[in-house]
Parts: sequence; structure tokens; C-alpha cells
Amino acid sequence: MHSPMKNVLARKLWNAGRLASEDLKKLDDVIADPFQLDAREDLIQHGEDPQNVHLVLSGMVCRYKVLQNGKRAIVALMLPGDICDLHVAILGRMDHSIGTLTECSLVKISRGVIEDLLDNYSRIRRALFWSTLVDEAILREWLVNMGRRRADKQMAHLFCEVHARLTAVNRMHNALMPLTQEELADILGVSTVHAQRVLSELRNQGLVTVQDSRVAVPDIVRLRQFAEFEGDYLHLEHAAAE
Amino acid sequence: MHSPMKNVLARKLWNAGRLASEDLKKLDDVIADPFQLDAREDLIQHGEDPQNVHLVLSGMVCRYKVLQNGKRAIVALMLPGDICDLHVAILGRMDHSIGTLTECSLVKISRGVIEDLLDNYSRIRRALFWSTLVDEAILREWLVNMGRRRADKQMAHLFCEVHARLTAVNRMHNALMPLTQEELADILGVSTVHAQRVLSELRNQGLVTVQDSRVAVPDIVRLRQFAEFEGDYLHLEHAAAE
DNA sequence: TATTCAGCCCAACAAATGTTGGTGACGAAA
DNA sequence: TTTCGTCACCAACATTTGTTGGGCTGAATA
Repeated sequence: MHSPMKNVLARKLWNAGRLASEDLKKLDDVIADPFQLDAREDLIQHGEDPQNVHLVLSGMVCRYKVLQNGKRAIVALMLPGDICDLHVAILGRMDHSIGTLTECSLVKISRGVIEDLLDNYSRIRRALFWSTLVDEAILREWLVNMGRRRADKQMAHLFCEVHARLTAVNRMHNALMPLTQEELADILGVSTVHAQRVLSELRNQGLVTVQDSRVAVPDIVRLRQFAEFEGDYLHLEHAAAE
Repeated sequence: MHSPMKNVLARKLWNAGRLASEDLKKLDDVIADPFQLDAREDLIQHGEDPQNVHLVLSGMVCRYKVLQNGKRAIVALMLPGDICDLHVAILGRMDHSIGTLTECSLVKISRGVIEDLLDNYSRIRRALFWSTLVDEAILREWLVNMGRRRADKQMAHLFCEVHARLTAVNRMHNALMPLTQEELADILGVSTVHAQRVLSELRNQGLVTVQDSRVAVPDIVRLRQFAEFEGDYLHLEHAAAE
């Protein structure tokens, strides 16, 4: 089996369904000139109309909005293989900002290349559409979590999701995910103090461990049970189990 | 100006940008055999793999999920001109359910027709893509509201959004929107009792009025101020002001 | 070494929200 | 008419979550 292991984008789109070797070759061409970014830097800010699209190679990126009262809400996490802003070409002005959470390695892709992919590579077009729809499904699930689960289950559910998504692109090294507690709070929609309370509960129950501001999951099955995690919304049924 | 006033779908897609007259004609053909549904009936249930896509002509439809503990979360509202489930053709199994909130008039569109639209009508394809991305933006905004605003502002914000979306398709007759307080609660992610508390506050402040379980907005400007509503995420800049 | 600073942690209290149990109005069905 | 069910509404209390303020550590720096 010639599953694409090196190219994260190909690895991610692979989850949408089979790609032909010409598709894989094309995707290799797309990834050129990666660049690094430190943690907590903005890629794009609210109101801009950028000409490039960004692909995450490594690290963690987020979408966020800042309200008038200064509060921040993180509304999406982008992991390796994710394209940050496929929509800018259609929607124009950004209605939110995008920034790094950790040190990142990224690639810029021009609108032209994206349009070439969409127009001339039907399997890739379908896969990109799939990825947009999965992003939407993730948003729905976050909304359910925030509205209808208490913070402890919600946090556990988030960890399950990130675990599953990293596994799906073979980037679940060491079972670690880095986040400050403030970032965690902005994702869950709770205060920093509460995020911390909840995190320490999860730790006391042995559901997660923390070293160096990094969360690790010793037993994913137990965590999933606790969180009542059903991964179907990630639509990873094509994911190779390697 | 030959702005399409009768055909809701055309009216909605018009907001994405200009359509040619052949596009409009095609969209008229798509709308055939509308059927009625009562309030609170399911269109599609979690786990199904439907062969049709549904377009709302009138009434209000919602996406929802039910958790193990029996709690329900409504994660999207579909208004006239909205297509309920464009994604089923790509994602396959539904990861949520879709049901009516009010009496509705709907049209079934087969997957084949959708694929024809996507393949052979590039302006329509772009408009449908636009509409998917706006749906995503709305989800982000709901997430922000739920996580970072108190229930009163959140509710006011919801009313502003529905007002804007109905206005954008010329369906803001009488400035009314119908919802039971339980449904309202399931949208906002609060308890029924709290939804009711908050609604009566808004009423006391004169921001909304209620008759017959229908919410009306006497002064949209004031409500928008209260809710700190910024409509940019709806991406209606092309909307004709008629 | 001393100093800053960011991030984690904790406790006490305040505010927002959830839960329970009850009332009354109303329309549909018997 | 009576019964039944749904929905709006309300009050009292329980729980969750937010806020404030302070202490601790470790890394970076003067």
C-alpha cells in the first residue's frame, strides 16, 4: 500500500477517500518553502483580505475572535495537514483572526494554486470539500459540548478530539498536546480559574497527566468513556489503520 | 434590475454575487413539487444516508443533536432559501438530525441535480460554496456567543441574526419569529427556565415583544446595540437594498 | 545574586445558571 | 363539559462558574 506518509496534506486528504498517484504528486509540488513561526503570532487578522492560504505542517494554529469587552474566544484548532483559510478566496474579508498557539511550520499556497487544484483535480476538489464539511461538523460538536456538557466532560471531549485528529494524520507522537490554561479556557468558554479547576480534577482522576504544560492521555479508552466521545462527526471511516 | 424576488433560493444565492439569467432559469427548474410539513417533524435522523437534499421555501428548520443524557442542542437554524444538507453527498452518514420547528414548505432536490449544478453552472457552484462558508461563519459566531456572552446578550444577538437573515431573503414580514422557549433554550445552551427569565428581561427593557409565542423586534437598531451585533460574519455585502 | 515575568495553583466569595415543583391559560380530543 | 397535554410563568433553592487576590515556581535577564 502506498499510503502517503511524508506529506501531511496528502495524509489528511487520504482520509476523505482514495487519491491517485498524480494527485499525490501534485500535492507534493504544492508544499514548497515552508517557514517557521513562533508561538502566539498572528497569521491573519480580522478584516484583512489575504492573497494566500496557509497549510499547517507542524504545530498548532487557532481561529479566534476578540469581543468588545476584551474577552477572547477560540473557535477552531488547526493541526498538521489542515488548511487554515480556504474560504478567503470566496468570502473576502476575514471575519476572525488566525494565530499560532505553538511554534509552527507552515506553507503558503497562492489562490491560483488552490484554484488549479479545485478546477483540474477532481479527487482533490472533493477531498478539500470533504475537509471543509468536516470542519463544519467539528464546529457543531464544539457547540454541543459548550452548550450541553459540563466543563469537565467538555474538556475531556476536546482532548479526545485532538487525539483522534492527530492520530488520523500520524502526528500523535508521545500522546502530547501543548496548551496554556488560558488558551484552554478560551476554547472551552470558561474562565482561566475554572479551566484550571477542571484540569486538576481530570488529573486527580488519572484521566490525563500534565508535564511541562503539556497534556498527555495515559488511557484513551477510559477518557473516551468519561467524555462520552463518539468520533463519527470526524468522518474518518477511510482512515488507514497503520 | 431583474433581482429575483419570487425564487427564494435565487434570492439567497444572489447575496453571494451576481448570477446570470441562465442561472436563474436553472434555479427555477430546480424548485418543483414543494411539500408541506408540520412543526416538530424530522426530515432526516442521525445515522441515515439520505439521497435527497432539502431546500426550505418557508418556515424554520433546525439541525440538532441529542446527547446520552437526553439533553438536546440545536446547532443551526435554516430559513427560507437555505439548503439543509448539501453535505450528505460528500460526508455520507448524517452525524446529526434535521427537523422542523414550524410548519414548513420544502422542496426535495436529488443528488444528481446538485451535482449537475456544481459541475455545469460555475456561478451557482461558487454561490453554493459561499453559502456553505457562511454557514460555517454562523457556527463560529454562535460558539463565540455561547462561550463568551451572557445569556441576555446572546439571546438578543440571535434575534438580530435571524432578523438580518430573513431580511436578506425578503422574508422579514411583520418582524416576527416563532419559537417556544424550550427551543430557544436548546439554541442558547441554557435551561428552559433561564431562557424564560432572560426573555422576560428583554421584554421588560422593551427590546423585544412577544405575542402568541412569537418574538417581534420593535427597534432593531436598539437591539443591535444591546447585543453588540456586528453582521459582517453573514457576508451580505452584495445584498440588494430594496 | 537579585529581579522580573509568565504561568500554575489555591481559597473565599459573588454572580450566573440549573433544578425542582408548582400555577394557570389554552386548545384538542373525548 | 371534562380531561388531557403543552406551554408560559414563577419562586426557592442547589450547583456551577466567575472574580478577586494572593502565593509559588522556574526561566530569562540584569
